[in-house]
Amino acid sequence: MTARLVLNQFLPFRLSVLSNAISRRLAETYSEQFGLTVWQWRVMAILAEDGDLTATQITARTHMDKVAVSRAVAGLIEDGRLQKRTSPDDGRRAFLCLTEAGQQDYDQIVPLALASESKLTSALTPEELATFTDLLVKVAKTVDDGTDLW
Amino acid sequence: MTARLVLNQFLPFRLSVLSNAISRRLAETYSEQFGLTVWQWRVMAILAEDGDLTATQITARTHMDKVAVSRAVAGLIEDGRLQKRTSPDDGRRAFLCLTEAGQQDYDQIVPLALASESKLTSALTPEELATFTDLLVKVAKTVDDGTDLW
DNA sequence: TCAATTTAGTTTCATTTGCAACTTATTTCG
DNA sequence: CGAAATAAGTTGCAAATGAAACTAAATTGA
Repeated sequence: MTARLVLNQFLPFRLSVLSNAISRRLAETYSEQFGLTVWQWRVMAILAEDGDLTATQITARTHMDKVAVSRAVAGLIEDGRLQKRTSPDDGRRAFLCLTEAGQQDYDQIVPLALASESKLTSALTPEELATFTDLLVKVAKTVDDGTDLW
Repeated sequence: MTARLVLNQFLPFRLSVLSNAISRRLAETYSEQFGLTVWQWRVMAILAEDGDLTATQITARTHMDKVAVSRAVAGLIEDGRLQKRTSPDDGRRAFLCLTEAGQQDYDQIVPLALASESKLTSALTPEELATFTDLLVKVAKTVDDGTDLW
């Protein structure tokens, strides 16, 4: 007997459609109101959490490609939202942090981002949301772990 | 008091990272073993479910951009996996369906895709998986509904 | 010590993507 | 009927992307 696959019930498909719909919507906010790309926003968000990171550290924390980080950082510096300080003991590295202006933009974006997230999960009870997050983490762990096995 | 945002706990970020990791992995399978893109695979999957669809119908069912559908279809026809038949009563439309060869490839891919999905959710019990799917659908509904509100 | 290797980050280039304009066919309605 | 509007699908073009090559700096080890 043949295995059946219904695209619309296939988890990778579902996740992709959902995630893209959400990302597109958020991207509009970042872009229209602040002229930021999603990658620039991620870099800012990480630096707001832990200031003074190198590009490599940002790459690791955001799961972004190093080229994408490089370009996002270049754009943000250009716009005066980021500051770069070459490491005194290693000339290859540079520490990055938000400028005053960058921090101000970030402070404005956070409530919008959180509001979006709330709308997103507005159909879930707090318990459901907690469960959902939990399960999402479990699946993510499986993906991370199995790098070699697939 | 300032609202806090932890990128790594921000749902849109989490979903995006997870979905991209999964898609990248699946794309490797489709590409290496069958020379298919993810979009070509989706078109095939939908046609395997409901044969004889027009490009517009495929667009609706897969949530793909119509240009992406057009290009995926062109590639699949080129490779002999799809057949196109212009509608007798509307010369703009064309009905698409899998060829014999396309169906054979599809039959080979399905078990691989389902196996991937199983690995993905192997950390979840059947009940957890059901719950997860449920909640995912709820969130997806919210996104679909709220098109205008955001 | 200094040549070979490794690392951080950038640039280049080929491919992918998505929007807008276009072509062709159909429908609407004066 | 026939001109204007609409719909299906394709193509062209500019921007986004990612892999690989590259630059510059640091480290390793003979």
